[in-house]
Amino acid sequence: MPKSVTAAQVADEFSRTAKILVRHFNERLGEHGVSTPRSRLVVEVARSQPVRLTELALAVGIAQGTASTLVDALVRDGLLERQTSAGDRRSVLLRVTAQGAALAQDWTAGYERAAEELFEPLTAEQMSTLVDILRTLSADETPATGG
Amino acid sequence: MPKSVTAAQVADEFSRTAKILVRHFNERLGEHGVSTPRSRLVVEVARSQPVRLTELALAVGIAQGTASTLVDALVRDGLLERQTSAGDRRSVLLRVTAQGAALAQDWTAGYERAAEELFEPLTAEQMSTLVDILRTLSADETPATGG
DNA sequence: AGAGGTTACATTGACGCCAATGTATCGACA
DNA sequence: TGTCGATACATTGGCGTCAATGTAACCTCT
Repeated sequence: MPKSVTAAQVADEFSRTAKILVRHFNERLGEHGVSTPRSRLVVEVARSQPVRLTELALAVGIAQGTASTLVDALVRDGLLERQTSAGDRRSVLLRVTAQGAALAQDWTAGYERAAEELFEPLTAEQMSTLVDILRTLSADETPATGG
Repeated sequence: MPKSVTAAQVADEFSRTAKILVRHFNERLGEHGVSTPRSRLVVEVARSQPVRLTELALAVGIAQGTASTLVDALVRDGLLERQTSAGDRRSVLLRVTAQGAALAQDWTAGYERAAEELFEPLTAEQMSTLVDILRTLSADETPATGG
C-alpha cells in the first residue's frame, strides 16, 4: 500500500532535495575549477554543436536570457564560439573552441563521477523510474528529442 | 525491462526539471504577491514555531547564511519575529507575527494549488515513489523527522 | 575561574537565475 | 517595396543562493 502523499509534500521534498544535490554537485565540480552551470553548458555544446542559443537554453532548462549571459562569459573565457547563422542572421550558432573541447572532456568525467556518487544510493530501477517521472513532469518543455 | 540510464542522465534530467518547476511555481505564487522562497519560509515557521534558524534552513534545504538573510527581510517586513532563546543565547527562535500567520494561510493555499497543478500528471503511486526516492537521495541531510 | 575548541547566527562578495524589455532580422502581404 | 507581426538574441535590475568568514555564546577541562 503506497503511503499517500500530498502534492505539497512532494513539492517540498523535491525542492529541498534539489537544493541539496545542487550544493553537492557544485562542491564536486569545484575541484575541477568550474561551476555546475558553466560546465553543463560547455559539455552540452560539445555534445550537440553547432547549437542555437535558445535550443541550448531549452536543453539545460534555463531561460534564454540566462543562457545568453552565461554564454557571453564562456565566449570571453575562450571556451565557446559564437557564429551568426548564415541562413538566419538572428540566430547564433555555438561551438566549443579547442580549449573548450579539452575542458569539456575533463568536466564530463567529473560530472559523471559526481552524478554516480550522488545517485549511488538508488538502484538502477529507481534511477530509471526517476527519469520517467521527471520527463513526465517536464513534458511541456522538452527539447527536440521529445518523441 | 527498465531502460538503463546513466547517473549523468539522471542528473541532467533532474536539474532541468527542477529549474522548470521552480519557474512555474514562482509564476503561480507571484499571483499571491510573494516569491516561492519567502512563502516557503513563512509557511514553515507557521507550521513548526518556535523554530531555530538552523533547523529552518535544514527543513527547507537552504544554507544557514541564506536563511539568515531571508529571515532578516521577512522580519523587516513584519511577517516573522526573532527572539533570542532564553536557554541558549546564541540561538534565535522564530515565530510568525499575526500578519505573517494570515499571509501564511493564504500562501499555503496557493502553494498547495500550485503543487497540485504541477504534479497533476503523476499518479498517486508515482508521487509516493518520487518522495521515497527523494528522501533516499537526501538521507544525509534530513531534519529531525528523519525516522 | 579561564583557555580553547565548538556551536549558532550574521555578514560579505560573487554568481546563477529570472522576468521584462530592447534591438535586429525575418516573413508575409498589400 | 514598405509595413507589421513574429522570432532570436542581448540587456537590465533585482532576488536567491552559496562558501567563506566574522562574532558571540556555550562547554569542558584543568
